[in-house]
Amino acid sequence: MPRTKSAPAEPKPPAAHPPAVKAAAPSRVQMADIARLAGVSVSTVSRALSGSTLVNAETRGRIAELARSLNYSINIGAQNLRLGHNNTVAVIVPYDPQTRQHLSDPFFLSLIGSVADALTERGHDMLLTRVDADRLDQAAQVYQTGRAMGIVLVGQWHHHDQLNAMAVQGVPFVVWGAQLPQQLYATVGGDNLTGGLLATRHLLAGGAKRVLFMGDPDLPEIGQRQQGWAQAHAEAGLAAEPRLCRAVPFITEQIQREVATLLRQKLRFDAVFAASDLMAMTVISALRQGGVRVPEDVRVVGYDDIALAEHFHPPLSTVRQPIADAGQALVQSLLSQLAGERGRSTVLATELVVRASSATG
Amino acid sequence: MPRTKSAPAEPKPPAAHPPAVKAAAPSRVQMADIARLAGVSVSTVSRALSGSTLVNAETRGRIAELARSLNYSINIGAQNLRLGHNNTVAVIVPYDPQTRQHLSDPFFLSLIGSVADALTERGHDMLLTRVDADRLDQAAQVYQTGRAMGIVLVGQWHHHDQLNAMAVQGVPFVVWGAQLPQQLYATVGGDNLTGGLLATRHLLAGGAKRVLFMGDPDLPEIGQRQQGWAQAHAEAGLAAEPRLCRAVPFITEQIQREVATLLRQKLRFDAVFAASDLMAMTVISALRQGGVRVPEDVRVVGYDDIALAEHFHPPLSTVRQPIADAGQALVQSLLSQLAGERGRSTVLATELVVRASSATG
DNA sequence: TGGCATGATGCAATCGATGGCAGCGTTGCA
DNA sequence: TGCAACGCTGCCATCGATTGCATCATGCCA
Repeated sequence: MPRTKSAPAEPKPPAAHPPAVKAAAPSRVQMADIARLAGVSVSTVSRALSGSTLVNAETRGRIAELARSLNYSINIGAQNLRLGHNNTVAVIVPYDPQTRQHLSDPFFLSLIGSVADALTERGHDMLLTRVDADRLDQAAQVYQTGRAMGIVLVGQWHHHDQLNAMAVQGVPFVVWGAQLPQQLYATVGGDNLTGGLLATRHLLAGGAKRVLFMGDPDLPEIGQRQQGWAQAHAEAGLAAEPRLCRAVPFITEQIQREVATLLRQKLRFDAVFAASDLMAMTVISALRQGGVRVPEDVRVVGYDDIALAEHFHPPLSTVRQPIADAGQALVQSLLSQLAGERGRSTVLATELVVRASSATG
Repeated sequence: MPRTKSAPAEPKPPAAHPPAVKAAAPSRVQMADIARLAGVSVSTVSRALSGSTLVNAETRGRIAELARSLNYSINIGAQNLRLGHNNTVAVIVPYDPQTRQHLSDPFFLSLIGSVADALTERGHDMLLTRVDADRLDQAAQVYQTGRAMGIVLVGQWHHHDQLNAMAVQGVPFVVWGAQLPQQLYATVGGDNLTGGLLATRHLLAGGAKRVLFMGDPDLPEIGQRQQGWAQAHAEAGLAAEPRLCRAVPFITEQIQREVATLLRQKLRFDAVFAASDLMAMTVISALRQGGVRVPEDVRVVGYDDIALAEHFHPPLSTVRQPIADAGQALVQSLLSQLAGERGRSTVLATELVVRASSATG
């Protein structure tokens, strides 16, 4: 059999430089196959599948039909390479190498879900990655390797300066969190100051005299909530006693230990403002173990309004963060950066939700 | 200036067919740039960066240094294309178009986290995608477009036959869920029958006479838990009254309504086995609203042992699913399929965790 | 009947990286 | 002096798609 290009049945002559590893068994169908079967060139197939009017309508239909029947779909990798595009967004969550624990707070998991929805809506893919909180520079890698067109950072990141460095490098990214001075990157976050203010005002208005703040103020978001706590005291003409501000990280055991310590030390308090619902729930559970009733003895307000807050016992008062909006805002901010605009930071309104855990008398 | 190849400073002549869209401003550094700066060919750079001993050690070092200083990283897309590889795994979660709600159960979110950990450990990337539960065939797309090397399906999927069809097409994937007869694909899941058995035995052993089962047995996993429930009754010489089996979907409002209905109808029961912790918590909350005490009047056992179960009030008895193992097993199963082995299904052991919500007297 | 616009298609360069083979200079041995 | 061996590099084809331009057949008009 003479070696003619037009003989469709003829197996390809061995490539000059065959790859060392063989491809998966029934090697994937590709444009060339369709072209051969349709008796046209690859160019025509490409144009036909992209709906170009340069291709005769009849031919276009035939090719489309053939592609469908072969269950063909174009190789996105090759397409991206050629087009220089990429519609994948990386969502990166921190992993704390100290505690070896990754993100588990339902709030952040919901936030990720919300980002996923916003991305899907716009036809983007989402690459979910975990990196050591200390090796934040690794995050930029997913951009530099061309794996993603941009990055959404979710979670608690201490490293303000590393983020600034990334921004200087020109990596397109948005961070969920608090807005800070001297910040070269865009953030989207709740209005933490107002949130803290609302929660504390509510507790003070209900007659609380000694409101405990629990949370790690080193984290920018938590710090702002604590400022709200302090400011509410100032408004009421009270001094926010520093001992009432308890810096506890989001680790179950430490929270339990902290509550136990508080009870043992007999530091008096009649209300708690916890920096997250998860923390509030753990605190309530620990208080209950210590024989303290909520809300009769101590009133509690959490933060986030996760789904379970409503079904907790007692149903948890909390500051709601607008999760659905959060995903939209993050994605919006990132996309506008990619469109060449200067990334804008957004502060989302927060709202106090009063339930039984902070009921008075 | 004559156009010589060796003049490194000379700007590239305009490409014959310049792309319509300009690349982002400071066009990314690539191998060719490094090659130019190092005064070697692209091949050498490629080999040097991959650590090939074919390249002189000194040259290799120089190139590596240059690459580092330029903050260069290989374009993964191009590399994948050339190598025919791909180390991305897609994790797909169902999106229920009826209720327009996506996955929000903390158990599944943790499961995704667990899969993420297992993948990261092995150096794989994770693409998180949401697809309509009805358009499951879309899932295969991420494989056919070459976006991912394989798929992990997480969540409740009714469509056994669609999954079989995907398996026939040769798409490599694993499903979290129950093992079914006539199944052509691999599954990884908890031992739901035993789980249901343990929970119900525990309740019966504690003196319960009428154990309600709550959950939608149409879902294979839940169906097996319900069988465990029935079997435990049989063991104890009791009949599992059909009216005590309540088919409720995982939707907060419906669960609340169901409990309200039960209380109104005065259908007597002294224990509840709920098909998930989330459902158990909602049920407890609804019972409490109806004036029923847990565990004094009704004892409750959930399923999953999510993080909050321990801190709920009362602390929730539950059947623990081994989440960390789950991620490992799913990834392991997928990778062995990709290595050419027949995908093996795994059933993970479940364990009863007794807490206060099912305490007797 | 010649000339030209028009529509449909193919050719070949290109995206960024990889790797087989050939080529180069040097050295060692006969 | 001749030639093979060796170490290092560069050339070029290749992965699967896209697209500007050339080409070719047709039809229409003068």
